[in-house]
Parts: sequence; structure tokens; C-alpha cells
Amino acid sequence: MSQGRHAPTALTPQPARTQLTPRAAEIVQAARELLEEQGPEALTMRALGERLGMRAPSIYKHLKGKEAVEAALIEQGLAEMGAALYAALDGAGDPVEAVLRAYRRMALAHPNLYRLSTGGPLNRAALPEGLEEWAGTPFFLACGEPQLAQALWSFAHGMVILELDGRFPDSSALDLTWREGARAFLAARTAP
Amino acid sequence: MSQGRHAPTALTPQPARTQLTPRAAEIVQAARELLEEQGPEALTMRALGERLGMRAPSIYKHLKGKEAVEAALIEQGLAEMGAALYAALDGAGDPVEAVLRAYRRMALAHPNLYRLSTGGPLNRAALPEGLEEWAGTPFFLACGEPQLAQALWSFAHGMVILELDGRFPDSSALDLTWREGARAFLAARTAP
DNA sequence: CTTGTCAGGCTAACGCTGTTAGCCTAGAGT
DNA sequence: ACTCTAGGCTAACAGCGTTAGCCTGACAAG
Repeated sequence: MSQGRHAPTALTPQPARTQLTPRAAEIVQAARELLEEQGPEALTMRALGERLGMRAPSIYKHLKGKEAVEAALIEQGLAEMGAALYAALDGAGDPVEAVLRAYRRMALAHPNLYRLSTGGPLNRAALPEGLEEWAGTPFFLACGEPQLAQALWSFAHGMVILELDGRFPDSSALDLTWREGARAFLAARTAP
Repeated sequence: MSQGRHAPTALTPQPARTQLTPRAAEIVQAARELLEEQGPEALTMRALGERLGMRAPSIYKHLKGKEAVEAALIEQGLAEMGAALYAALDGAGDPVEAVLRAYRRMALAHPNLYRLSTGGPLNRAALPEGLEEWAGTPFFLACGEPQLAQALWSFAHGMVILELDGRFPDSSALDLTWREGARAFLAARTAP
């Protein structure tokens, strides 16, 4: 770990991950594969059981229910996104551009996990305290100012989710759009 | 209708709305009330039927299925959003700020309709040709340039959806965040 | 006036979902 | 040797979207 542009990343240590039993971890791993390979609709308790060679009700011996499976996946998604963003800050180049690039790259690499992690209301009680904030901090580190950081995060999330959902016209030059957005935020940061 | 900052709004006339039978329109209206009052989970075919004094299977005499009901709602959402954005362009003040304000206002006024309209993949075949593009054009009219317009739209959508989903920390000063975002895009537009 | 058509309701049922209750069995601990 | 329990199982429930098939009242044609 070294540092970003404005502050040492070590200021916000990564929160501890929730501890799962080995079997529960296997189940979550299988759930992740199912989710990524076949989409959110395919992630059913019965399909998950089948992939593990067991029946759906047996899963409940290891995890409270489908929500708990999803919470574990969301935790993975946030943790990996956070790691990718902090790593991007450590690289060369402007931190705003670096964070945006890493964000998009991560989301497109795991689209269904990203959607699950960031879509819809979030059951915070099921997540490790502070994980969400930790994962978002790189935006603050890149901007040096909380409001602009939130705005930058919103831009990044909006871009990614609209791209994943195929909401942009087919003719869209998304690389250019990302560049334009980066340019706007870069200008706002350096010139208040 | 008059004009926005860069181009007359009449350049892109509102696409025709899909025609529903009176009874089908009643059903869609009831669906909208159900959706807004009790959330997306409550919008089931049986609940919808009950609200109309009929059984769920009877709905299929008027609409193809739940997807058709949702498509009609999405169409309403997009049409109303578009109308609000064009109206905002006609007002005083900077068009970027006006469009952002109208977008947020509209989304927060009908959160569940907004989520339905903008979340997840979109079945374009079920929508009037060009409606989506028409509803998004005000962003272009405000920016005068397609890439910046897409970026602005992404920012607005990200802000709104994260706010609706309660993803921002409770302490967030979202008004300020919107202002910061507007400032960034305004600067990018005027100073290329 | 009778007859035929059919729009628009109904019930029953299917296959799917998450979930619960209760049973059974192999292995660990005392 | 006895007990306990982790971790599997089946059966079942309620709710979901949806389909098939029936029925009835209104309305048009002869």
C-alpha cells in the first residue's frame, strides 16, 4: 500500500470480512458461478442445490436463506470493487481517470455481481460495518472533496448500469462519453 | 413549446403513445396505483385483479401478461419524464441546471415508476419507436453535444437511483452534490 | 322472436419460487 | 456403548405468472 493523490489509502483499513463455515463458503462460491454464468433469474435455491449435489432445503442448514446468500455475494462484490479502486489509486496517472477506468473494468468483468451489489435497496445489517464506505472512499481520495466524490461515483454508477442494461443507443461511443465525464470532473476538481 | 438553449424542442416531436382499450387503460391505471402505493413486490396479477374486482386470469383478456402491464407503465414513465424535461428547458435559467432539477423532481415524485422505467434491461419492442430517445433528448439540448449529454444523463440517473435506493450515507448533503455535479458539467460545456 | 357469436368474466390447475417441519443417519464425544 | 448433533433428505405450504376451458349476458343476423 502506498498512497493516492491526496491522502494515504491506509487511513481507511479494509473492514473484516464476515466469517463463513467452509461449507457455506462453497455454497456462496457456487451461487456466484450460477449468478455470473446464467444471470440473476437462474439463481434459485433449487438450482443452487443441484449444482452442489444437494436439495434446496439442505442449504438452510448452512445459510439463513436466499437473502443471506445474496448478502454474501454483495459483500464479495463490494470488497473486490474496493480493492480494485484502491489499487487503481496506487498506479500512475490522474486518480480520477484511474478510478473511473477501474470502476468500469470491474463492473463489466462481473456484470451480474455488480448489478446485485449495487441495485435495489441494501440490507446494511447483513454487511460488515463500514464495508460500503470503505469501497467508496477511493472516489473521495481521487477528488479530495466529498460532494464532488459523490457526484463522480453517481456518474460512474450511472454509466455502468446504463451500459450493462443496454440503455444507451447502439451507436453510442461510450469510451468518448467516459472521457467527457472525466474531463468535466477533472476540471471541476482543479478549478473551484 | 418554444425552445431550449441550443435547438428548438420541436425538432423531436413526441412519439405516439400506444393505444389501449378503455378497460386495459383502467388496468394499467390500477397497476400504477398499486406500484406507487405499495412498491414493486405488491404488483402481482392477483393483487391487481383484486383491486379491479376481478380475478387474475381475467386480466389476460385485456393485456398479454404482466410484462405488457409493466411495458405500459414504463411507457407512461418515459413519456412523463420527457414532458417534464422539455418543460424545464422552456423555463428560465441555465438548461443544464433546469434539466437536472426536473429530472430529480420527477424521479422522486414517482420513485417506483422511475425504478421500473429505468431499472434492468428494457424490452424495446414493447415500446413506441423513438420514445426513449425522445425522452432523453433534453439532455442533448441542454449540452449541445451528445457525449457530454450522455455523461450528464448518467450522472443524473446515478444520483437519483442511488438516492432512491438509500445508498448514500445518511449524512449526505445531496443538494450540494447535485450542485457540484451541475458545476462540473456546466464548466465542461462552456470550456472545451 | 329466435338464433349465433363472442367479449369478458370465472374456476381449476400447472410448474415454478422461497421456505418450514420433521425424519434419518453417520460420526464424534463421553 | 450411548448420546448428541451436523447435515442430508422428503413432503408440504403459500404465493407467483400463466393456460385451458367453461359460462353467461349482450348484441347482431335472419
